[in-house]
Amino acid sequence: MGVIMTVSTKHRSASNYHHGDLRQQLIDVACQQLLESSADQLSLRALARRVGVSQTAPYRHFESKNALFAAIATQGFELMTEDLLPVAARHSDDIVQATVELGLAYIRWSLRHPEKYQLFFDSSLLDPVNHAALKLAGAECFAVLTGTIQRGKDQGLFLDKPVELLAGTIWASVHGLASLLRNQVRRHAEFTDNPTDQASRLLIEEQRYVMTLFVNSIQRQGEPDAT
Amino acid sequence: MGVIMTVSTKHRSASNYHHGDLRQQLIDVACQQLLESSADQLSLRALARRVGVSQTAPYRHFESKNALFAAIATQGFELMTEDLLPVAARHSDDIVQATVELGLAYIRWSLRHPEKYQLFFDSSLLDPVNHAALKLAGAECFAVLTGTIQRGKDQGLFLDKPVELLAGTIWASVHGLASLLRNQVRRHAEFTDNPTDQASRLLIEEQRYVMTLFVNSIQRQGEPDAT
DNA sequence: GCATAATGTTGACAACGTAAACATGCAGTT
DNA sequence: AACTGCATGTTTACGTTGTCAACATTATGC
Repeated sequence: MGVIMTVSTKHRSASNYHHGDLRQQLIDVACQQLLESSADQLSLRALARRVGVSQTAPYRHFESKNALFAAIATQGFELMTEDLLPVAARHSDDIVQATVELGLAYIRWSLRHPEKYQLFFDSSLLDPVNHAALKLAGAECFAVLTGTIQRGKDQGLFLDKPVELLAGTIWASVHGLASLLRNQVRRHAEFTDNPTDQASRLLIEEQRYVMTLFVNSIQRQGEPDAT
Repeated sequence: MGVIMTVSTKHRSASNYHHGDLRQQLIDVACQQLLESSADQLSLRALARRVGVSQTAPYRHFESKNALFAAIATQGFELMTEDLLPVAARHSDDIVQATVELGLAYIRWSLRHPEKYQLFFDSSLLDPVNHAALKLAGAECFAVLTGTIQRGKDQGLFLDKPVELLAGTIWASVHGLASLLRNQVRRHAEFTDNPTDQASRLLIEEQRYVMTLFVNSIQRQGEPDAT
């Protein structure tokens, strides 16, 4: 008899064969996992296990592990862009401050979502992918900064150089800062008397000040002899 | 009969059972491999094969794959320090320029040894290791910059802030720049009309100018009202 | 309603990291 | 010169992984 209890034994919905939202749930669980352990010990199989699907199910949504990482990074850029846009808007009357706030928001975001942030620049994790959507999402995020700085240039606030150069300079600085802080925060925030730890602690405490230094460096200063 | 050439340095002796210099050769071949493909596809077994030893031989020299990466990074920091020290010395009469040149040397080094550089900050590759030697080597490299900036502070050239903060600010900026450039250069140096690529191209072309902006940001400017 | 695409499963394979047990050669003592 | 201990290299083995191929189940558009 017995039965073929095909359909209903344990499952939350009538049928649990089709999961319904596997793709996004894989992304979420992957991020969760990335928070707990480093990226090279994340396995698709473990993810599948944790979600409760067969070990090859993820391949219906991501053609490879790299593609998963690329998807996370892409989504991450989009989230960050969403986070930055209101910041830029809120300070549209003071571009210098807007730039500072953008940088601070960027750093805050990177510390709040380190698992996604690391994927942005960790080419060892998504090297051969070169996915177009990822590049686009990154470019759109960068565009928030570029747009702000362009407005500042229009107002004569910033140096008379290509906007991509100015934005790139700020971007590099902020990215470097976020990168250093992330590494530090990750190590259980144990600050030793090691000078690098010292530096990290100060950079965290004084991030607003440091950010103003960054923005200062691309401001016109002294006599504005435009050309 | 010749024969016992025991002592001299390292003999690649008649027998090839004992390799003689496996540890360093593993490091070298690993770096070579890292240049050719991304880090997560490097396998200890492939390394062993390439060197011509059994697949578990590396474990006599590195307790894990992570330990190999840590060793490479440690050695990398030492090499970089060797590279930076003469630069700082050469410009000891002009600390501002010394700082600029240090930054440029740093960037040049990172672009010349991207496979080592990526290990410095790519915590996904050497996360659980936390090797003391690595931290020390990193701190010593950082000390080159700190020392230079301290001298500049003594001469009243830089802001009146903790030297770790000033050095950290520069370090973050330069690191961020190097990181962005490395990612760009790695992708076959294809510069598209994508604004991020634009920015990268400009940053490469104008790295000296950008570096002076960085250093500018921690210089005392305007009226020097020391305290 | 049915064909078909989308999604999930099972089974398989080669490669990997790494542990254990064993082999070999070098160094220092006697 | 033989003995012994240690560093180094090898063999074998186990469990896990990424990914492919073949198959099962459901959803969807006509």
